[in-house]
Amino acid sequence: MPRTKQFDKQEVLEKAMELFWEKGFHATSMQDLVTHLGINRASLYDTFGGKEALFESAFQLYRQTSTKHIQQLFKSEQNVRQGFKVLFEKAIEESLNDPCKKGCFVVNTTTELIPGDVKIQRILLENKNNAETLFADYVQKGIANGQIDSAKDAKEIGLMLFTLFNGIRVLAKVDSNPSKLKKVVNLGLSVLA
Amino acid sequence: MPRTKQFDKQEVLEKAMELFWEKGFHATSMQDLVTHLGINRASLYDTFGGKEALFESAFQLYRQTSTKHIQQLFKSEQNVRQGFKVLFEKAIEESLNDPCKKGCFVVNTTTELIPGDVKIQRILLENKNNAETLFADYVQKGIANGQIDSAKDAKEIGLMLFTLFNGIRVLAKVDSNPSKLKKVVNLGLSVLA
DNA sequence: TTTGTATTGGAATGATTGTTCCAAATAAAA
DNA sequence: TTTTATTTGGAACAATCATTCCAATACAAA
Repeated sequence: MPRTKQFDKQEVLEKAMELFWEKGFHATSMQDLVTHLGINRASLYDTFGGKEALFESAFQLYRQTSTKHIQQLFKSEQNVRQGFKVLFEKAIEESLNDPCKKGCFVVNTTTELIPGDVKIQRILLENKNNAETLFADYVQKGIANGQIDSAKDAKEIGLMLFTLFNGIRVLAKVDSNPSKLKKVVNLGLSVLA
Repeated sequence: MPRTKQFDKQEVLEKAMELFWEKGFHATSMQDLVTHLGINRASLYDTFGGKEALFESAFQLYRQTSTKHIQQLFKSEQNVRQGFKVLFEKAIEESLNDPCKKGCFVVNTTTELIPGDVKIQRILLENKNNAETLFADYVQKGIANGQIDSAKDAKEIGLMLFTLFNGIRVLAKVDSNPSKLKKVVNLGLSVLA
């Protein structure tokens, strides 16, 4: 006697992610969401709880997706310097190709909701620590297989590259000039040499 | 017969700057401003026009102030590497000491109001170009006086350091661990050596 | 003191905010 | 077809939003 779901929760969540990503938490209204998600207002509350809960779910989806992409890239690309280069240049081109200039959802959320939202702040801290480790482990992999000088500090370099990555995500919103930013990437990656 | 101003426009603007800086444009209400600025609602509209105009004035004040600080630092510090180091570490300690974790008003505004606000976008692009030039000229100064290898590209290095600077402003909001970030600074400044 | 302006408190505006509720419609299982 | 659960449109809610207006007050120049 139970019915099957009429709409795909994941699809709806992806649309919510796009909206929050583009406009941020405060500038996105429930009316915006109801208009664009394709489901009813009541269903929205039934399924996701409310605006805050929906935002957190959408944000979590973004983090999972982008983390997975980076993990796959780092796993498939054996040349560590090349792996970072692809990651950075992908971010630059993503910003160039996106007419919305949404930038990075994590960076946007960091600057919009800190201070004020302690729950999000905890998530962001955890996310930063994960990314930091991900970067550092990849550098360590390069050291282990002899691509990178073993005298280098993997954690230090990992955090430095992650910092540069965040800076690129900010600047690409203002001026997505690919050639200039790609030179920045090359210069930044010189810490690996 | 004309009267003298009862309140200091500059003081009021500074308080508005603090509020917008901490909470952003959308999360700051006119009621917030009326409550904290110390002047009447009607006077606020008379003097500054409205929320958007007030934000732009407050934002302009921030840009002027911080640009002036950087210019002074670069002018007084003859050792270029040391100048950048002081600038970066000052930003880190500023974030550490600020319980509000307001971060950088320019970075916050970039990620909040792009896309959407074309007027602000133009201001931000101009600001980025100015900062880029400021950084590059300082690097060039180091090349001119022999502190930095003349084979280096001042513009490239300037933009790279500015990018790293923006990244630090983002990460310092999430986790203002001074020692780790200072290592990042040292590593980033190795592009000058 | 008179005059003219700056500033005030507070009400009022209309629009939008997030959220809740409900009867009607819909659709898949029994 | 009947049953049961999902989804819908739309109204209603109280709260807040940015903005405007006005009569009363405060204050400095004439």
